[in-house]
Amino acid sequence: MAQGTDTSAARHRVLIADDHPVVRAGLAAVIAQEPDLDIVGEAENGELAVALFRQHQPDVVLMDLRMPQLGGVEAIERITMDFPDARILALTTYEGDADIRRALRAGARGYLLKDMLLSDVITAIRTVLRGDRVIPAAVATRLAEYPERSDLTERELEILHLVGRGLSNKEVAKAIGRMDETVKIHLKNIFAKLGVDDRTEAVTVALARGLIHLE
Amino acid sequence: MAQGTDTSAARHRVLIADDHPVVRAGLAAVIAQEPDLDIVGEAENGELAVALFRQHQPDVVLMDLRMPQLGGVEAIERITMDFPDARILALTTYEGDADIRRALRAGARGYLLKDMLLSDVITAIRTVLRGDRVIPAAVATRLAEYPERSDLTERELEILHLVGRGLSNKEVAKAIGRMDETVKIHLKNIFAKLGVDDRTEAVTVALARGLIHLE
DNA sequence: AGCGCCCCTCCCCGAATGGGGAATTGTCCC
DNA sequence: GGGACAATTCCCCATTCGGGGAGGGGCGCT
Repeated sequence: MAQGTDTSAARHRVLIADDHPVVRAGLAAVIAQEPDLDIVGEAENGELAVALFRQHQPDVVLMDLRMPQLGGVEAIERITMDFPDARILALTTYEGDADIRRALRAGARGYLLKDMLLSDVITAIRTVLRGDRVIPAAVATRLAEYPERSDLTERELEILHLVGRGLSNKEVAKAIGRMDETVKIHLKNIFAKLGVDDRTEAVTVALARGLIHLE
Repeated sequence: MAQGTDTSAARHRVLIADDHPVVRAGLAAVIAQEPDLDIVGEAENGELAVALFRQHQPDVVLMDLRMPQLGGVEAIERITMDFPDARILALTTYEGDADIRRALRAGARGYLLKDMLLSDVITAIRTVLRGDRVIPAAVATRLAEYPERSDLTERELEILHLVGRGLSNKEVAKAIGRMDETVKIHLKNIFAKLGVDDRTEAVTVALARGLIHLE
């Protein structure tokens, strides 16, 4: 129990991080209906999420991954660095397997999709509070679609990004200060990893998987 | 104050269409707080949105554009075809200027972004109820970034989509049953319209502007 | 030390790409 | 009828792209 005449089970403190006010309002409304869950803070970016975590040390965090200032993955990394037992649940729209992997690697205890039912979100929160992990079947399926091995190196991502901006091999080479043969080899390796055989498909596959982003 | 001894102004009936339960909950929570606004229905796809509009004929609709079954733009078209005076407000995340233009062309009275403040969403709803249009400065700015003339034809979109899937000119030609010289000319026209000079950038620019989508 | 991996350089070569110009058909609008 | 434009086919040609092979240096892990 807790303070005073509280007859309910232990109350759990929830922190929400999402840059969309509408989404924060929706999560807040749903969580407020649960007698054992309290919202202790709402963050609209990663920086604020980290600060509010330090301040309140909530029992669970619902973390969006695409946020301005500081991304959700980076926020998770910073939090788990200081609080390895932090229970963080990533909650985003599906935008490729890359984000899921990065979030879980950074220490997230689960990964939810925004098109899930609200009842499933609540269930997931309780599961994480219990100390368990949460990977919905829908998410697990998508992870299984791609071999874990298809990660691109920093250099490869850099080159692929420039290729997506329309640079030729020669222009990419100049941009990164290397010979254009080097760029060609990198692209060949990228094609092999992504299972494609031309630069355009490499870019679209990488975008679909969330390995690179536009802008 | 409610029914019976209603001293408030006329109550307005709102329909929400969004495929994310969390977003619907957020909008519902915010709208429920306004004494003059009532939610008369929630749709999770375009089909349902059209059906619920026919049934309730609400005073205003908040319409997400990316939904399964039937997209928001198509839903707007169907509704305004039968109800030219329907007040529909598109409310989505920004995913290129194409969606905005299509929504407004289909008859939307305004276009809101999901990262807007809740107070601005409420204000926009009231503005549309008054019969006025709502285009936030942030949206107008993005529209102005691109010339209206850069629309692609059906054929061009079809080709660009196939190119994005990694098909060569020859493969595209076979896929659409035309000579590959034809494909080359189409691509040349596409480049000119989009202001790029290679296929990869054409695809990424089209994706960024929402002219084509992955899958 | 050995292995794997990342990163870089250089060679050859056939196929694909992009830019130029010129032309026909059809449609829709004025 | 004229103008604009979408869609189609054809020509030539320089450049780029992608696949092949053959290396070397560095770093981390075992």
